[in-house]
Amino acid sequence: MATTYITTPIYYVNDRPHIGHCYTTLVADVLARFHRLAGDDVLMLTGTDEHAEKVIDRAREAGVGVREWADRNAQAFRDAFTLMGFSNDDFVRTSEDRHKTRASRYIQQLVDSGDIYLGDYVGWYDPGQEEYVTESVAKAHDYKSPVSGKPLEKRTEKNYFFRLSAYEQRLAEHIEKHPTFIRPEARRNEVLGRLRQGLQDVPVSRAVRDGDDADWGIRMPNDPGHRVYVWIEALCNYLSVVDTPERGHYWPASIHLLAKDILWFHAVVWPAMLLGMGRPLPRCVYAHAYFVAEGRKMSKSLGNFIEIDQLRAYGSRFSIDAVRWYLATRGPLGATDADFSYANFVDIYNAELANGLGNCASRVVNMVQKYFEGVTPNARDATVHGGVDWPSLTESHTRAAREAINAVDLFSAGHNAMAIVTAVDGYINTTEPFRLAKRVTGPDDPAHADLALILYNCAEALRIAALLFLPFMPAKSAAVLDMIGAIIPEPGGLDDHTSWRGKFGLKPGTPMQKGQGLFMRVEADEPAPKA
RNA sequence: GGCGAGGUAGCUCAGCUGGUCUAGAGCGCUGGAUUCAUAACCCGGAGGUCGAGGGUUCGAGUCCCUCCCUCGCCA
Repeated sequence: MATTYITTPIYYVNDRPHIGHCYTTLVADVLARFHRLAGDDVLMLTGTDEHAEKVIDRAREAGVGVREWADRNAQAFRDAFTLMGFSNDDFVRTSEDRHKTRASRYIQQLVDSGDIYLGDYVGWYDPGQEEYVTESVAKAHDYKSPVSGKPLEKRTEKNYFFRLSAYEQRLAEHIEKHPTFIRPEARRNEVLGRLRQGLQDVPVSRAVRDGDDADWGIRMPNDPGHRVYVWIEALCNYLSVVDTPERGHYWPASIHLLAKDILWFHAVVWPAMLLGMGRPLPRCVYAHAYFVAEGRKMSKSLGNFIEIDQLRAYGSRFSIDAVRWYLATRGPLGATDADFSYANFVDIYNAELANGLGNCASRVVNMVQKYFEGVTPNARDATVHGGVDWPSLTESHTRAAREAINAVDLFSAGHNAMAIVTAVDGYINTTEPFRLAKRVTGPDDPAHADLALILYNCAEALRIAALLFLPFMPAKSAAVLDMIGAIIPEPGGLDDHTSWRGKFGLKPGTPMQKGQGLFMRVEADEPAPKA
């Protein structure tokens, strides 16, 4: 059995869940669901990153303990992900013991091997923010605080460093040798370009501030005056969660999904740490681009972040599955940003979900209701009919969808499912079952057998399409399967279930139910749902 | 400044190593056909000097050079 381990970043617990978190996790979810269906042993992991000093500060401002603050915010992510219908197998919080104990063991190992050493850190310190800013940021702000505008101080402090420079060669070789290690390709080029400019060691700790919760964060082994930098410790979650006897086989991860802003840590620092620990590297680090909102970059100052409340509002109006479909198939998987716009959402919703899938299911079930008393007709097995070779058509779209999933091409995977729906619509127009029905004189009329065949084929094709839609739209796809009296597959059922009139093909005599419309058409002038 | 990704129909984008591209798809628009269906589905049509200029070539959206614009990365 193939093993598939899919991760998302762990999200900064001070954030409010927004479209960015949801998008990355949705991509992971669609992949995870597809792989489960295909029979892989899947582990999908997401979670929260909790040890930043700002978490302590915000908790203090809110007048609650840091633990309580983190609990509350982590729960907001859990709730958001439940709303989105995500199927993560685990949710890790860096404040959990399972993570802390193993992460500090990894750090210890790197100290022992000499990959982490004590050195002098010289940098630009912002006293107001109590943090260092990078050289480029400092320069861009004329060596003044980007926040307060007050001058930055050049400070030196004792820090532990990770010997990143030692891995320059091996990393470059690995990336060169494995073209799909960093994806998409533009990101790979970016990393290779920066690698050519040479690597410097990176600080991995800083001195603990007075008065901070002693239990918060991870201390440097043998030097508790230093706290491990949160980003370096956070990276360890991917390994710490599976570094157990039961889950050890999941490592190395099949894919780390993330947004482009944290590419460097995932494509360079983390792999170098793994090399230092003698662990295999993840098979793929996939950095997607951003969603922008209505053509404008989302930012705190513009206040135009699409937050979970807004996605919930869209979900209530159009169904969460419609939101999933739109985000998954129009999302910024490539190197360039994608736009989340209401007008575009409505276009896609109407064209693909309402006029496409929803209408097709409706017309098929409706005819079965009218001409066969709502029972799956008993049809002869004709491979090719009405100019369509159904077994090979559905088989080739199934195969193409699988390949697309393996290539992390959600648009193509989804549209191979949609192509089956389009084929059903075309087939109905060519064979005109509604016309045939008027000519049928009785059950012995050959036209009756043709009618049965046509409608059976339509429903059977729809069944296979629904299976391929399942990872994208779990609830709506299940509703389609339910409408036509098909069985919802168990994990591993993909092959058996997608075979044309196979073991799980539609059974003649099974009732079909129209139910309510799947996706009702929206008028273009309807205002956007409000959060 | 260095590096990277782009600029192709109203919109979103495909077009890999140059010749079935006299340039494609989906959406939108428009004409027709049809009525089983969620005014939907099906067929047809209009719409682009492929960012600008120069070059290589028998032939360039596709290669080279210059320039313009957009976006990303710079620990």
